[in-house]
Amino acid sequence: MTDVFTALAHPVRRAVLRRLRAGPMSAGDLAGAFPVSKPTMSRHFATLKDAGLIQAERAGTSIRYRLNVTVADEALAAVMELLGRSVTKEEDSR
Amino acid sequence: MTDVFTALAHPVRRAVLRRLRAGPMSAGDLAGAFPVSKPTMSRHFATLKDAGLIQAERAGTSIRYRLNVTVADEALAAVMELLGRSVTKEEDSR
DNA sequence: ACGCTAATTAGCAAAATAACTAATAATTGG
DNA sequence: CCAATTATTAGTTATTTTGCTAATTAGCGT
Repeated sequence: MTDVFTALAHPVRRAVLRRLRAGPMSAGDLAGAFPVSKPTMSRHFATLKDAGLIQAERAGTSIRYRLNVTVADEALAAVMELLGRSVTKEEDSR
Repeated sequence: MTDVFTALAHPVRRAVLRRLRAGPMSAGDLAGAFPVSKPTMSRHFATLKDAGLIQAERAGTSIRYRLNVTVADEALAAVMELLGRSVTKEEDSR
């Protein structure tokens, strides 16, 4: 189980998360958007998945990744607490 | 300029930030709170300082570190945006 | 200036991370 | 079943990170 913070430490992985905010995306399409090899991207996906930040789902021959909103929420809460903000559970986004 | 996310990736550095939320603290006292050598702690401080997350101020023979609230805010905003929250500038902590 | 305390920098070894190419698994279509 | 496509795992290499001990710098009090 990779640490969420470790997963957030790499710029490519953060960019993947930003892409996935717009909706699920296949591993191939996602990989095509970055100037690194597919195996390298595959490992980045594994790190993100291991941290629980994304979820994988097979769709035919390809695999779709989606942002795991639950863990993303927890990660955000962790950072807020770390940096000294109170985490108000209600009226989240306003 | 070390990346803020890189600085957040190590558990000891995160613990240092949590401690500093309570107020400034000397390098020595801070180092004494963790089971690693002082030189190692000194490097962690340098990483945090390099990322702009903490500030150093000499106080006689010792050095006091304090949380840099400004950058901490920016870091939090970055994470919020990364994970898909809108960053509302007003009514910050409520 | 000298000694004492506090902290950092130097220098080194071990471990983790990131990247590549080549090889392997999974699935669909003919 | 075979071939094509998609993605991952294997295996290797280079770089970065972490942590130690030893040495150095900085300030204070005498």
